Amino acid sequence: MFSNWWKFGRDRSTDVDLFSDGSESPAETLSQAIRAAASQEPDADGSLLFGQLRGTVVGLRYYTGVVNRGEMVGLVREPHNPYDKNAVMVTNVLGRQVGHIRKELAAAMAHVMDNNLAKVEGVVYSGTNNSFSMPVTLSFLGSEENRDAVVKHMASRGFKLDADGGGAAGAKGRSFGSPGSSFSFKKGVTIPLTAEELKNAFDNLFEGLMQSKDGEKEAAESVVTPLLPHQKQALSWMCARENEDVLPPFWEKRGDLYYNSLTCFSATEIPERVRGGILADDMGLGKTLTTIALILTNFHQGKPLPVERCVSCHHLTLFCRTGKDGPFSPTKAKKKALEGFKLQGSSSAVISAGVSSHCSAIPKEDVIDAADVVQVEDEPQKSTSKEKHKPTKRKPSKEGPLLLEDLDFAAALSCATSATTPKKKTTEKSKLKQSVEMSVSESTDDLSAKATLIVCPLSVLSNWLDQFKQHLRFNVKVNIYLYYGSERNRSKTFLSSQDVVITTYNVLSTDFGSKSPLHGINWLRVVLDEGHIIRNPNAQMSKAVLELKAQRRWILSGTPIQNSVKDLWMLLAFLRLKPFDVREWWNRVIQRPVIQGDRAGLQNLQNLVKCITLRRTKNSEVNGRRLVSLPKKTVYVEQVELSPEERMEYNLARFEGRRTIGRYVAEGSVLRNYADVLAILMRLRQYCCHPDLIGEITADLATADTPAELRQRLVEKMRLVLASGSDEECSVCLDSIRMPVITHCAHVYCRPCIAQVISSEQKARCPLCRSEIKTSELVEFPPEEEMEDEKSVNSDRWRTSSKVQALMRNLLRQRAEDVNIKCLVVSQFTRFLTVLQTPLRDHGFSFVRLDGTVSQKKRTQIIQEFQSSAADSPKVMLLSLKAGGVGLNLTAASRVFLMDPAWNPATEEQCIDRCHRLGQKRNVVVTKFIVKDSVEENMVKIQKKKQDLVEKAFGSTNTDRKTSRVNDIKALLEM
DNA sequence: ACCGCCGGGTGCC
DNA sequence: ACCGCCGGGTGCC
Repeated sequence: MFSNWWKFGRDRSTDVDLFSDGSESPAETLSQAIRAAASQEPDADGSLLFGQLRGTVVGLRYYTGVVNRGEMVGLVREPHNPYDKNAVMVTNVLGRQVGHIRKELAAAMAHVMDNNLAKVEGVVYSGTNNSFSMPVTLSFLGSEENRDAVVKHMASRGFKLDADGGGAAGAKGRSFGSPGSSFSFKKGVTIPLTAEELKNAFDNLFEGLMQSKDGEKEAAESVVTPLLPHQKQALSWMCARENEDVLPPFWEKRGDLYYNSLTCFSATEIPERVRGGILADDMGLGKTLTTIALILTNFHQGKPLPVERCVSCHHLTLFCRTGKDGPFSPTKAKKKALEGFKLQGSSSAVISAGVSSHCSAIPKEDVIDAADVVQVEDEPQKSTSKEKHKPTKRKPSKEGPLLLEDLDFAAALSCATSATTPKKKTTEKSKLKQSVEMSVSESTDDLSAKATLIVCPLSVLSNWLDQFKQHLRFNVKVNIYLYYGSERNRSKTFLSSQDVVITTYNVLSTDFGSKSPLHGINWLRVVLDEGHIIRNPNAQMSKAVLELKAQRRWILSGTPIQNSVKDLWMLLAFLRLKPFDVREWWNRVIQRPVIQGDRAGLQNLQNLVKCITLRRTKNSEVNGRRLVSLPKKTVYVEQVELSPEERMEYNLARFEGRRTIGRYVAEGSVLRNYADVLAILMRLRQYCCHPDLIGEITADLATADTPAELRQRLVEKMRLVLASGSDEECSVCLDSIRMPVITHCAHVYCRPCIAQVISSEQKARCPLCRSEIKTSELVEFPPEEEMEDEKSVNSDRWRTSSKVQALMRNLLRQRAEDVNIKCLVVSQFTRFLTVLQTPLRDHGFSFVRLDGTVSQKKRTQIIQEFQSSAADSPKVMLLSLKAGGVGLNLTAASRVFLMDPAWNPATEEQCIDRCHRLGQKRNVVVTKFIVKDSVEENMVKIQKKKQDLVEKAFGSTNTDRKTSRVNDIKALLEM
């Protein structure tokens, strides 16, 4: 990385064609190079401060980067500096070079930095009284094992690392979160956040970010779908973010200067605006429509996108020319896109040939593409500094200080004006190029940019086309090009003349490796759909996305962060939110403080996010009204009577269970034998559904000889409980278990929950039974994919049950009433789903099945099949309660049968919400089957109690929970 | 004068 | 840099 940018900067003067060299990362500017370099560095989490020392930044007068009192500076190794391979460059927050670390110190630091023994951070606490050098306080941070080596090495070169923050007198009294934060690891400044608080804060980070509550904007006339109030608000907000001169977060105007309150950076020039942001509305609130409206409504300076109208054309015109074919219909385009790629290999030649001939006809230097223009803001500050510094005659006067802003630009200019350029170019051409660059650089609004690029996952590509078609007025002609498939038109001229270009993350990153036309275009706007996809900054996809050139950038995402601050960096980097697009500053100012539990850091993060994000959930309200109204939902509970035989069997099992559990209660060992208790309860619950659900869990614990054997059997029981699909609860988070693991003592928890328990204590104990637990002894579930399959239920000797009959009665009645109604049949027990297949087949129901064992690929296929409105599409879906995440969209169904109660009422709710959500056109009817006089009835009572508890905002302690658990169990068996 | 002293040029890495 | 260093100019006072 370092070598790349340096090489770029220096070699540009002799090699103009660098852009065409695919092997080089086309770093555009110095700040990009730094960003790239910084993002390669490992995360600085948990770094220890080894010590600090005072160094000197020299050579200030050669660079225009300014640093103010208290400001942080960047330190970048320059291994290819021709004067000193140990050179360490100093930059300011904006990535402008400030100077170098004095060579003696740089020599010592180089070893530490190159071997990654420590991260070195610099803060300039005091100003300087001259314009040649200034003091800098360097902090060395790293992991404990490197401390000694670093301290010794520095000492051997005569640099003593001062543990007390050598010379950082100016830092005293600084609040955490300001530049002093680097040194505030010393603790005691504030009470750090607990892990739980932190988690909550994250979960809520994106909540309630309703901005501009009053502003509403109507979409341009070409959008035919009327926007809902919240969509008009979003449009208003998005237009404002694109058009208005709002300072980025933490920047404020102080007199004539712009000041960043987090980094203490101030500048005379206005910081680059972030034109865009994150639209993080819940799924279904119409992010796509709002974005389409934005594209149509806000072209340049708030004017709508100029569109052609035709009297006759009756559908959206898509210029999806992929070689031989002319324009074709959206459906065809979609089909093509989706089949795409492999099939059409041969005809791609047509396109590429066309493009290359076009290119070869014109010498490269002559093609002045907007994309090749390097944007440089020209500001008065530079000219003043120029006068002050009295440029020496060594510098060609034409270049001026402007050059020094940006090595790349400098190189480009010096190349253009140099008489000794190896490449033969006439001065005319050079001047032309130069003048174009200059003229563009003067205006902030580049009018040459026209097209919006939408990058999305393949799965929603067709949705975009559909939505454009659906929401645009019929006679409006918008040029949309689907950049996908092997025949895609790679001509930059063609692409940049479109109104909209849609592509996928995959295509973008595939192209990125070689000459990518998408990266050579100056886009008006880039929209990342499902933007959370790019949260891993090391992924090729993410890199490809970061290098796109655009004036406005948007991220659409229903789930902007999954669970960590780290995920956010990528989003901010894409938005080019200065200075956090450089990983180093992000780490220093936000990530590290937040991870270490610093409240100010979290506050900063929250502010940051608030400024650039709009998020509403489907529960959000506008003027006291829901954003979108859903069809009605009615929940019925249908009591099921067991047949006399079933009742007999059930009572027998219940009697046995009560005896066993009664013994545990008497011994006070309920929690120690929890797995057995759960197994007993589960057996009863299974009886309520169907007798054949009961597996071979009869291993008698009483016959276990050794404690080890007992433990083994308990663990085994727990495995079976989980394998049956039962939705168990984690006693740490009190929620349904995610990523279950079984402890040595046969209790089950979410892996992250128990991991936290273990890491937070020296000698970790099981929250339920206080046995000692170790990470190494946790049993993963499922250890191997051995979920039940159809074989285990013998269909030859299939028998019915009261609950099966109850369901079938309902289904048949439903079919008689309206054949088109689709049903979800939900059970926790996958084996029950298998049992249900037989009567469904017998009665001629076409159905699909979705459970946890279905692969992701198959899953989409099944859902598509079910969601289809075709006459022969399946009418019933057998769904395991835990299958699929919250995102699952099953709006084709409007009838839900919950076959068995879950411990956690929220899980049931979630399941119902899969069809009772946006897009649901019918009223939703839910039926819960509950067996009368059974453990199920008692479960419902406990569910209610739990709901109350949640509503009262749980103030229960762990012991409360445990006793209530024992009480629950007693209540379940009416003991 | 193979020195000292003066003062201009110069100065990161 | 209101420094240090270099190297040319200069040379009693």
